[in-house]
Amino acid sequence: MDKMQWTISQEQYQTLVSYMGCGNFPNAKIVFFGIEEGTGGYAIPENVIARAETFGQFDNGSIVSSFTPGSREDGYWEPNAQLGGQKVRQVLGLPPVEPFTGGFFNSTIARISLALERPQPDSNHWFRLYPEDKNAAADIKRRIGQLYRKDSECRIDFALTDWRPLPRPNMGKWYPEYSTVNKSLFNKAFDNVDFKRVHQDEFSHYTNDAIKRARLLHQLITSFSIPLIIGLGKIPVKRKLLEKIFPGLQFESFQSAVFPNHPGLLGKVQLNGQMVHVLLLPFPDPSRDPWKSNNGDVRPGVFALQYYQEITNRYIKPVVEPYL
DNA sequence: CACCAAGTAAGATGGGCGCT
DNA sequence: AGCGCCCATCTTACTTGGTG
Repeated sequence: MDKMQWTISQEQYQTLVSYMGCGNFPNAKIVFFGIEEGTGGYAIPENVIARAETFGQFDNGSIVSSFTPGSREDGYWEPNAQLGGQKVRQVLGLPPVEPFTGGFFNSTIARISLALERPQPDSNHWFRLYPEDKNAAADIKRRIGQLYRKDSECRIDFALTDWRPLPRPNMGKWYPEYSTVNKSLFNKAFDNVDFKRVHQDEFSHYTNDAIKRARLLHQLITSFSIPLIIGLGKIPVKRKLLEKIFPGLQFESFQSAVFPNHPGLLGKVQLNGQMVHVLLLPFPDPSRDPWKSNNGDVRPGVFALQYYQEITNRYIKPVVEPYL
């Protein structure tokens, strides 16, 4: 890579607009719906280049993990998140490595995965902070490396899709690698999901990009009969977006004994004769609201985990139990 | 022990507008 | 023109658990 400042090209940006995420979507029973991807500890250029050039499953050099085989432009995905990570390293010429990504997002999803497959008599077993149980912590970290992929140890496949198409190390920052993208117009296009105003410049028509991603998300859910979608974070935006994508989708608040006033929402919609459930949950970062308030005398991290444990048992397990 | 992060609300800034 | 107000947008502080 050149010493000069690398910036994303229009072509790479457009390809990323069609990138749907990772996991064995055709067999996935839960699609986790994030805000935007991180960069897995690497920099932006190798993440963009890998997504645009090597992500996906190929047969005779032709991409097959795609809505229109042979082409990325109308929706494609990487079937194996761990292979995806290795492809990012490959751009830098680095050898494969044991996978691990930290953070609250993946660890929470790994806990859900283990709680579904390996319920313990000690019912909060998988929902304790790492120092509480070193063995459980090791299992959770190992499970993180098995998420969003085919041929994993998981008995229920999860897949991951994100609303915004540009991977960033930190969601609060804009980066020089994206200086060709108009930050303000991009943000507006992906935040105001009624799509009533047009945001565009010479680099891209950001509103059309967001509309395209909405259409691809609809195609993703309907093509593979996914029974459960779980959004983490940005509840109001995702609610509006999903209501727009799926006419007939009705959201309502639901009960939580752990957190009676929680902002989470549960929605249901009938698609192709199958009931699709949607859970929108507060992002599991204990240093943020709502966990740092409302928690009485329980530590925020413990509080968030207790909530996710309850949601797993009461609302996730009943939907995916037939597939266990 | 220093650093970092898949949010968010409150405070700061600044343009548009009507009034004097 | 100059002032003050409102609203949209941008910037800052905040806090906890995990990592090297």
